[in-house]
Amino acid sequence: PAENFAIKTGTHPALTTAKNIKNMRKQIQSLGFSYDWDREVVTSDPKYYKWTQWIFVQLFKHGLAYEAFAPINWCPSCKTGLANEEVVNGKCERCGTVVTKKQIKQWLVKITDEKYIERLLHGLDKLDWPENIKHLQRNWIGRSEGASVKFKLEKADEYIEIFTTRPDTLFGATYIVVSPEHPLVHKITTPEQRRAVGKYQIEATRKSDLDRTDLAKEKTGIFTGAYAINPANEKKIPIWIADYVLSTYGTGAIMAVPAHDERDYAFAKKFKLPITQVVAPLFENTTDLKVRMDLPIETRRLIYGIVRNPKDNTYLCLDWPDQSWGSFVVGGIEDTEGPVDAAEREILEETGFKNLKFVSEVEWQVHTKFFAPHKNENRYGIAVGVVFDLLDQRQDPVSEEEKKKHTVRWISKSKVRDFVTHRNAKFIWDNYLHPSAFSGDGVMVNSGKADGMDSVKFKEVIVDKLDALTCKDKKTCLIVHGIGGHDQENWFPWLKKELVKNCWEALVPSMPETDHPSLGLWNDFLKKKSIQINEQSVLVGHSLGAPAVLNYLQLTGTKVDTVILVAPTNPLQHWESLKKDFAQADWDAVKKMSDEKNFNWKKIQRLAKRFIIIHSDNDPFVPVESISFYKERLPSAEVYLFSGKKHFSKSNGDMTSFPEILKFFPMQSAGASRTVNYKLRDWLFSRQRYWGEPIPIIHCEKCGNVPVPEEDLPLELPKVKKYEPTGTGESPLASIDKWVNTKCPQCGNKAKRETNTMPQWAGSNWYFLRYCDPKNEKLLADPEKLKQWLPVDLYVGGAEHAVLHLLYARFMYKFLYDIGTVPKECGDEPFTKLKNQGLILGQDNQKMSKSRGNVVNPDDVIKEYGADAMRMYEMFMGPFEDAKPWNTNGIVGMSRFLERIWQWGNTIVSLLAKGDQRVLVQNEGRKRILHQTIQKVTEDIENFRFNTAISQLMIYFKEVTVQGKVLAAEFLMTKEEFEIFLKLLSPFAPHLVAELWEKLGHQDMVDFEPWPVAEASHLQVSEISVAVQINGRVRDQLTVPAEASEEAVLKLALASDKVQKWLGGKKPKMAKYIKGRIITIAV
RNA sequence: GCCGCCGUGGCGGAACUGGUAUACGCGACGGACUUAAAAUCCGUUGGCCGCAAGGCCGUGUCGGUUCGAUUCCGACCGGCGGCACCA
Repeated sequence: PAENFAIKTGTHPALTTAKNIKNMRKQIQSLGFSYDWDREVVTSDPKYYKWTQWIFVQLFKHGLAYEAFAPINWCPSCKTGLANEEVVNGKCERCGTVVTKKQIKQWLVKITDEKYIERLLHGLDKLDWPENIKHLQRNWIGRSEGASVKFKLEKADEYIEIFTTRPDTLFGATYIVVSPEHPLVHKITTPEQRRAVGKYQIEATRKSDLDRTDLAKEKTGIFTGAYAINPANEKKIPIWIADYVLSTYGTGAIMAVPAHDERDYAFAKKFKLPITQVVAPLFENTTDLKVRMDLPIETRRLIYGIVRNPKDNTYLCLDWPDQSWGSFVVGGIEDTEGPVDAAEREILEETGFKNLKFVSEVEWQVHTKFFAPHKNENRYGIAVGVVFDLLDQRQDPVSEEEKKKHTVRWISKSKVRDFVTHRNAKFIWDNYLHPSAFSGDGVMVNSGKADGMDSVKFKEVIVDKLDALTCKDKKTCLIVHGIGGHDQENWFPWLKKELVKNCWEALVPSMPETDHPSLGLWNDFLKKKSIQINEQSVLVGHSLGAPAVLNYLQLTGTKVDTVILVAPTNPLQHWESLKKDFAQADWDAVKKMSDEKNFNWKKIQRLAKRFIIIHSDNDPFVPVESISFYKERLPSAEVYLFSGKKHFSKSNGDMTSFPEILKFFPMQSAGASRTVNYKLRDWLFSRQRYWGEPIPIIHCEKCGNVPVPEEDLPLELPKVKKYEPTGTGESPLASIDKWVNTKCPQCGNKAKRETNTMPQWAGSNWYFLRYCDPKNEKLLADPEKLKQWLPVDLYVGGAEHAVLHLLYARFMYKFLYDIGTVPKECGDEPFTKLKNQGLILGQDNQKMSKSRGNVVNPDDVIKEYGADAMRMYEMFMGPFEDAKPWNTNGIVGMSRFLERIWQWGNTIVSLLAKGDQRVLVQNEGRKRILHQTIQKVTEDIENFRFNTAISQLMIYFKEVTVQGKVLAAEFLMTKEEFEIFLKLLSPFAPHLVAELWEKLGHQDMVDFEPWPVAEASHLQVSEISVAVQINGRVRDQLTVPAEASEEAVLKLALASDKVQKWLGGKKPKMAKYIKGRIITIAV
């Protein structure tokens, strides 16, 4: 805003900012807030932003700040990029212009980094923050668990990976949709479709987010011409492009399940794509039987209830009872049809129900009275039935009592679909309504072997068992380990899992089953498990498993597809070291198996179509030389030599970070795995504006992006005359050659400075750290000082910061904690307790805004009523955290109250000045109310209940001043009493109290006085007033001794005339005294 | 649409873990002071019936739990806020 204003008026933003700060400081001071101005910081001051830049450099060095060429929200009016958070309803938060998109190279901060995102989420649990704010943040982070599934393309050796939270509906995925920006689009589009697809892509980028996300709009999309294979049922499904799929969420691609997702449903309807239902709603128990009322009359009577009887697993079909139609009419048509007929029965049986029992209409009569349309046409009746007697085939009627339990509930039209009671009744589904998709849980149908399984359960198993459910002609992979078993613990299970996902039958004989890897005894293992190794199979041998695999091939003469030797050991070559390292091995067997004489290499070579040797030049156990041994003997083998420590960092077996190995397995289907996705996007950390902190990065052709050396910070903004946005998307800084051109700090060659600046948030998300040590020139802040102050005990701010500032600040703090800037003692959460002050609305109960003309200027209020009245009235208006409308009339009450205190105080002061030392005779009642007030005000302040604290001060003042006769000559308050009252008042009305305090002759300020303490001895009461309740109604008041026993009090109560009157001579059934509260009597 | 929060006099709002609903303030009405008005001070103020004593009804609606519900439970109605094609 400062920059916008500066551009408009032609003054430098530094000047306007300074002016605004001055003005704001004056306003704050005029309200009497006791801030420590010595610690004031200004985020646009180079002394401050030196450290913002320093933080950025650290983020960069830790790989958390990155440059990306990505579409950004672009405000055509402000000519600047906007963070997602700055876009409200598709419009620019600042100027209200509709936001479009632009491709610009951006700096982003990786707040979605694995290392932080879960901590940002779970860190909330232990914080003392308002629940709604925590909820908002969790929502914003938007964690959702699901599965990522790879769909193989029909014609290319490529996969499209999708994310879904409903893997259980995989069988119902009838097409795939990718976002227009998806990287595979150009690859998969067929020549015939290329033109149309290109056109659609261009249209999509032109569309603003507002257009794209307008839910009312019809779905748009285009077919790519390509197909993918649904790994569940191996069906060929088309791949479409549509902008209802967001490129920024998940993988930018979805499997569309139109039967169970509203968006997919709408899309499928429009483009006439197939809809397959795979989850059937089911009501396990009878109490939930619901009736769908939005079906056409002729359909409605068809079937309206299917209930599973858990006892014998039969299904009960409930036909619509004729009699019921008499009781209500929908759409003016009365039903005249009879019970289930043969045709209907057929439809039902088509749906896959095996054990159907039809319940006659007679048994249903009892329910009919519960069905009725609502007076509101959009609502439908739901019968909560008594089907348990139907399950039991009970004939006797339902008792009155039972009937009473059943009520008619009304639900909105849109919810009706959740209560669809037919199951897989395709006829109804296709021909009538199906107004939208059913997205609930139920029972699997049309899902191969999973049919009949609970969908929630299926969701759990499908990801792991994708193969077992679907894969035909499974390929077998036999993985043979070497000596030592590292591989078994580490990468074999990983490899096995990966293969299983891809429809492989992966076998890893464990040590006890084979005795020893090298013995080839896994022959027995194969026999035992009756596993067939055939031409489709792949054999993998690791280390000493490699010669074992070859031995097996030769002995059995089995032909296989591929043999993969991973870091194969040549035992003959390093016999001695092997013997030393693995003393327990059966060396005779190994020797026999791997004896050179046993191998007929030519024969072996014929048995596998393909030999692959994988090795690392960094394997501590298997020297690279052994590769040449195998390569010499198996000339057709392909050798892949990986280098680098990463593959073998833990042991000779840890290959989990070796995903390349998967390339050598032909995938017949695609895989699935559990994944987590987040709605949260990375933090856009650059703006194309002048007024911000320069991003301390230098672009060097040779070295790439190099941070400005820390000793050169701060990197100050150059003083310029023009700072209007260029409009091209570039920062105004880009046109200042003198500033842009520089030398690379690493190689000294010519280089260019980054010209984007940091956003406002950058500096204001860590200021509380700087408050601890605002003038430190060597460090961001002295760790000792941080230890002393942090974390922030209480953070008061507006709820509008719930997700922006508070999330970013938490991220920055966690980062600084991780790199040690924030000492460990401070913890990794910056704000222990958070309170949101409520917004003060305009008199019209609307947010204050210039355009509405309902703005109340505090300066004016202070001028008229004074700062104390203003402060106190704001506090008195209502609960601290609630929004409430301002009412200028109300402030006069507060003004009067303060006025009276002032008059009263002056009276006391003048009496004291006259030497009048009259002191009121000590009265227990006065003492009590004083101490009650001390107690209540103290407690209320601690709990942010300022409104009731002030109310108590008013009660006290009224009580102890003689009926408001302020100027009465009687001196009714001792100096001591008055001073205690002033102390209690001082946080609320500091100016008034300071003045009176001085008049009372004090040298020091009241602020340094200790806070009054309520003394228990003065709070005790000897007698209390207790109400007497007879049958729950208050009938009398009794004054009883505070410590009286129940017995004594009840005796007193029963002696009262009024009580006797209400008892009317009857004996009480029950009489109790809840001590100090109430006497209750029941007759 | 989804999620979250909230419904108490003419108004802002009190009522602690279920225990005398409407504290405190504003407004309104009546009175005192004043030639008059303002300011100040005193009193009344949930609704209905009643001369009165007193009674009945009352915390969005309906129902439940309880000796007793603004408070707890269920359903509904209304309002506010957040997110919004998040798969």
